[in-house]
Amino acid sequence: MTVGAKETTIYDIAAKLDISAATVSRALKDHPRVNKNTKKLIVKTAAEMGYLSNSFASNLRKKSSNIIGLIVPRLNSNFMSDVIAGIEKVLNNNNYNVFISQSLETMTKEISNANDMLVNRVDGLMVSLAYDTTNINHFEPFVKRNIPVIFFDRVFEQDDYPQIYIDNFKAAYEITAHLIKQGSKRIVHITASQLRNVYSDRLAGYKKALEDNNLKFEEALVIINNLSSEAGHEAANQILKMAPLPDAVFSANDICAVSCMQTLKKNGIRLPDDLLFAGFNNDPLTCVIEPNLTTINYKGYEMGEVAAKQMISRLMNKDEFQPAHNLILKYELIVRESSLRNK
Amino acid sequence: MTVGAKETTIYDIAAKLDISAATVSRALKDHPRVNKNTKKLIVKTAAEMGYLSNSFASNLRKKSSNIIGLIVPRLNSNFMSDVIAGIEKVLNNNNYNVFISQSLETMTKEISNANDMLVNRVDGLMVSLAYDTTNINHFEPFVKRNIPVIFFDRVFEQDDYPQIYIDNFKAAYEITAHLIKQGSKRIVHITASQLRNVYSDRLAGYKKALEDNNLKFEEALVIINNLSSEAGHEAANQILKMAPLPDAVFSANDICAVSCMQTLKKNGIRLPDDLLFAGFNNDPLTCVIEPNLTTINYKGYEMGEVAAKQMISRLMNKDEFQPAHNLILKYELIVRESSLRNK
DNA sequence: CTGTTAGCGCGTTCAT
DNA sequence: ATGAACGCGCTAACAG
Repeated sequence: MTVGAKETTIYDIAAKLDISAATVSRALKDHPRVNKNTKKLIVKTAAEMGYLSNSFASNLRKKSSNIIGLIVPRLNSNFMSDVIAGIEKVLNNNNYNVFISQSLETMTKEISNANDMLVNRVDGLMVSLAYDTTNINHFEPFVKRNIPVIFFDRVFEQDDYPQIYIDNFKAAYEITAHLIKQGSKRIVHITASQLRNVYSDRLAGYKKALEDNNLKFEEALVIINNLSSEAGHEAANQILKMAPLPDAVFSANDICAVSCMQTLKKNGIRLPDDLLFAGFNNDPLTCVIEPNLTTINYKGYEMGEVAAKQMISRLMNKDEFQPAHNLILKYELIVRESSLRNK
Repeated sequence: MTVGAKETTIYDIAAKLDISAATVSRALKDHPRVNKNTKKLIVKTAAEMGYLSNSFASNLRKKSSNIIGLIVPRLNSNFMSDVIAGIEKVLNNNNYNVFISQSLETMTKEISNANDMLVNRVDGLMVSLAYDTTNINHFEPFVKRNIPVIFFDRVFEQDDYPQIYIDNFKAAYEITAHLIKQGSKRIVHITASQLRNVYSDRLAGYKKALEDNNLKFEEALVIINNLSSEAGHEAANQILKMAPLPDAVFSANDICAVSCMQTLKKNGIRLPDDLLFAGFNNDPLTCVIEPNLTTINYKGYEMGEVAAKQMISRLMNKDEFQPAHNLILKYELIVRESSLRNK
């Protein structure tokens, strides 16, 4: 085939073999009621002629695309990349392709992405929400069209959609209880937008652990930012101004925890002697920072697989009623030197 | 609109307003030759009726998708995520959507991804190659169909395709020369598949710097692995067995450098006193490891923008002849404590 | 400025 | 097991 040449179609194949396009179409999609030999011949000829199925025509006719949309806040985290790898594997195995986009943590872009997905007629949509998403009206058009929408990790508290996540409340409770057991009494908590379950649940778990251990919750010990590296440095400066100094920090992600630790160290704070530290996510950074950071590990790859399988299951049984149900995955607390009080 | 209900089409709108579908189509795509008022009415009615353009039909008719395919080795690096953000911005601004997939560093998946892109009829393809890709035959079908293919960062030495990258030879030369200037005479170089320009060019730059400084190149000082974190630990063990010990290490990426440093430190090697260190990419890790890692910084976001603009330019002038030309972007050497000999 | 007509390539009836 | 005919929804070509 040369530049500008016409694509070969099933009609070209049909003409060459002096049969009908319908038979070619059936043979190429492995329809049962077609002669073994003619099928073989058709497939062979198609390959020879460099035939390439036109997905537009096929999709138009079938009214489905075999494409699943994926909207995530950002692509550049170890966690998210694992999730995507897991999603891709499962969907590819089921003959679906993935359309990925990032909201860059803004609702505006998330809405725009969702509309793109709609126009591109995805068969299903998987979403992890941006920081500032206040409502999910932009996903209603999917529901109305019976296109499954599944939330993972950053979900929305609403029964209409299936959701996959971990028990952030319990994980935060455990991590806080651990810090308390190590002797901490004034624990700073750094977190992000309380619109997101992952952060509000962690804050709630932190509060409950304090309460269960007869420690008073202090608003002044909660720092809310965007959990970026820069925010971690600023948080350190805020902490340095606290009088008296707190005796522990629990950050809702590792990146922020690490940069916070760095700035504190630069200012002469000894870790973990002066201050215990804990993060969340088990980012590779946690094993590089000194002291190594205590954190919560949960497997993104598995979350991706589970979410994708859920999607496949819904697509396979579209006619049946699909009650939205939530899947809660496992996590583990990994204790490292940053949260161990030296004797 | 309710579940299962038929989508409204331009014919529905036309019927309701008692005009032709052609006019509706023109109005919705903002065609110039259509009455201001009817246009306004059509747009309003379309919105009211919940009209959604059917991209399959449109694409089928136009023989173009406004989708650009993107194949990268992995999504989970800071660098690649920046590249993607840059690409997305430029392409979205030009009304293109992005179809992302990762090859996971294998040629097999890269080929499979390319075929998916072909079937999904992308208008253009942007690629950064996997480790073990030995040829680029899988991109020829694109060229034959006059679909632009652009390589970035991990490019292929072939004139047919435009390529965007940095001068890896020069960067490696500078970093090696810097280590030599600090007094190093036996420098280990850790790198990956020599099939990829980014690694073969860096090795070549390293060799040239040795030569220009009258240092003998030793095959035994070159470690080839996959530059993963695990590979870094193993490389450290290899280095520990070298007698005498080398006096510097230049790793072709930061991740591998950092884990290598960690294992060396655990084994009692003092950095930078016993061994100088340098990496490549300016990953956030470089500022966390102690001592902070000397590295090469080059901006992924900019590379993404440049590559995407190149793509847009080619798509805009498809009829004209487009000579493949290469764009070489800037980089900078960032010297940190890991490569500074203490006096 | 607007309408008529045709066809993009495929999958799916309903025949035989 | 195969074929004829239609239509998915849209846009481009041609008229007027």
